[in-house]
Amino acid sequence: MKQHKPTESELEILGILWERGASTVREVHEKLAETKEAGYTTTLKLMQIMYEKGLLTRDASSKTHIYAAAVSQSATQQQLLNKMIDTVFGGSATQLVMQALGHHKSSDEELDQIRKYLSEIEKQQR
Amino acid sequence: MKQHKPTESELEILGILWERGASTVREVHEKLAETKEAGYTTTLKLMQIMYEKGLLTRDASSKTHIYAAAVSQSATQQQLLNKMIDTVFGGSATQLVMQALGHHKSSDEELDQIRKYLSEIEKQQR
DNA sequence: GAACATCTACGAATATCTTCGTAAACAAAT
DNA sequence: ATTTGTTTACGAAGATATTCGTAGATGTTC
Repeated sequence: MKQHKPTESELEILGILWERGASTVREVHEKLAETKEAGYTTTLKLMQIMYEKGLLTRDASSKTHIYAAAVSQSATQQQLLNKMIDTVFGGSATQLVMQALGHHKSSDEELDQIRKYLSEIEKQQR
Repeated sequence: MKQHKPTESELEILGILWERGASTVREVHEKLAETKEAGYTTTLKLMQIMYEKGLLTRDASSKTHIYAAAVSQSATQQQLLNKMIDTVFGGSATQLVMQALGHHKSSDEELDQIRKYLSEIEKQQR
């Protein structure tokens, strides 16, 4: 059972729901409007479609429905990463990692966190 | 001067051109056909559109035109990474890096390579 | 309960992406 | 020079994604 691939707009909405947790259309729309120009019914329609696709769940017990992401953030991340590594990074996860590290300010703490993670991976692979 | 965002199909073609270097439509199509079902004119049309968008250059001096990527692989990688970090990883490049490392087999050499890279970053930030 | 605001449902218009058929240009082979 | 094969150009159909207007339901306020 493979997850329907979210479109660009759908990803934005998923991102908001992952961050905020279950939310109304209004709340999602408000958040969305901070960075994007769009009518309320546009957001509504999108979320309804996502519900039909199985990307969202919803609680319709009260008049104002409450939506939540039906797909996990990490599974979605993995799906997109795989695709990206494959098409844009010539299959090399290492390349992706270095590119990502190179152009984003990372604190020393974060770098340490990554080092620790590297060690664990090495341990497990033995 | 921001680069037009490549679509899914366009990325596949760019990927091939980055790997092979300048190529004819026929060559790209052949490569594409290994993984995908598509008619020749479909590939042709796509590449023509990409040329118009400025994603490809072409040498039309001989009858069989020769296309090349007009956008660099690393710039495109960065563009897509940024977007992805923003929408899917809640803004954290570190999260992306760890997710990428966790689910892809990496050789010890690659892990070392990443460690070396981490040190360099730390040096530079001082 | 009338006026007003907010919500969902629906359908359709618009935009964008993808696919491919057909025709014309050109080159090579017979 | 006719046939055969390969190429580009063009247009249009088909598929998918995005946007929004309108109507009806529900709730809120006066």
